[in-house]
Amino acid sequence: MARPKEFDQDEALRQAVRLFCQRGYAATATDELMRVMGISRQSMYDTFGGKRQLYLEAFRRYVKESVGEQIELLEKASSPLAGIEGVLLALSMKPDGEWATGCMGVNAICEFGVSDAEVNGLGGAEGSKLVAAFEQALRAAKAKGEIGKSVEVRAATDFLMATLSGLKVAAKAGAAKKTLKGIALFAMRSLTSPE
Amino acid sequence: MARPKEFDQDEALRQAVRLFCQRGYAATATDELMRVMGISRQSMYDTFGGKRQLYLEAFRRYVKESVGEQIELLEKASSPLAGIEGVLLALSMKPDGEWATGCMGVNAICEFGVSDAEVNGLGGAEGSKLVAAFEQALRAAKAKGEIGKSVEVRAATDFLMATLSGLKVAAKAGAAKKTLKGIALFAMRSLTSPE
DNA sequence: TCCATTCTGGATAATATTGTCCAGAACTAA
DNA sequence: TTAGTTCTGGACAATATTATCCAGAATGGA
Repeated sequence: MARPKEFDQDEALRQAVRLFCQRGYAATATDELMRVMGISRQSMYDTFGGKRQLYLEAFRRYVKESVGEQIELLEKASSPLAGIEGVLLALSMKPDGEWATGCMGVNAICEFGVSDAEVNGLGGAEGSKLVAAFEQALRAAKAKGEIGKSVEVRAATDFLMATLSGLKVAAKAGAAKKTLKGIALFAMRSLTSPE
Repeated sequence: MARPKEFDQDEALRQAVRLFCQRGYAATATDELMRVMGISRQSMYDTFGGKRQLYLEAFRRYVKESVGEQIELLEKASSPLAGIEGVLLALSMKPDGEWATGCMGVNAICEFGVSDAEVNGLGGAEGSKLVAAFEQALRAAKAKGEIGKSVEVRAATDFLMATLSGLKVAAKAGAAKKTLKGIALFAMRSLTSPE
């Protein structure tokens, strides 16, 4: 056998994610990536293949982890509605500025729109899992009577996804956790409205 | 006197805005800017001073025009609540794909966060005008009984701003106008909820 | 007409960015 | 010990990007 990889690839990727969240793809230089990842140029190219491949890998990891966490919040909650509220409130639970680093998913949409098939594929695949989980939670909440019969599951899901994006943009714009909490709770009124 | 500027500076700036909306700042090359603006390199540097200055000028123009349009929608509406609804629905009125080019404001937040003082200043100044207009509309709607007394104006405003961001991200992600309309109407439920 | 200025188009410089390559040290298992 | 691999660090090449400069044509007023 041979010398094993010395650096923590997982941790390196995490740092790359952090930087991409802050700056997006185009504005992030390879040099800075190497610096925050704590590895040499050689290792970077050997391990990941290049800036774009590193980005795709980081993005894959980010969306998977992010969606996973949110689905877990939905499933572990005491009720479907509480789960939905938990997901929206999650952003406001972290200390101020935690989410000011930005969301790689929102960044990807803003930078690439629908034009980059590869990026779109990665985001879309995981994104639709979250959509499905929201839909399920909404149906369950409806069946339980937590939300009114008048709530259209499809529209409500689109709304919740948009609210998440809005929260993330607000956070990156510097909103305090108190503000984020207010937005999240206000959004919940749409669901619980009896009309 | 001398030869006057031949190209339509206003139209050139509009094209620059369009490209910056699509790609953001970092990913937009000067060459491409010149191409879509239909002017030569010389004219570009003479007139605007460089890529960053052009960006700032385009951004200034974008936010001013954008905020102006939205405030007009608020003021010209038949009622305060109708005005708010009109602003949210405006995104879904344009033909499919119109807003898929993206929003320069959301882009700026995602790319720069709060770290670029100059960009932040431009966006913040106009942004707070929109916030003020929303607050005024909400207070008026409350006074008129269009929305419940329980609606906190501050939280509602934050929510509306976040909803706008969410709509724009959804649009850039490829959402159909029907979907955008659904999100906007769903968001309105938060305001009209009697609770 | 002539001057001041703008235009196009291209050359060129200056810098940044991405990616490749190499040398020598370091490490692990056979 | 040795073979195979990874590491650091820097040099280097290949592009891309931003910005400056120049020549010559075009324009409109003095």
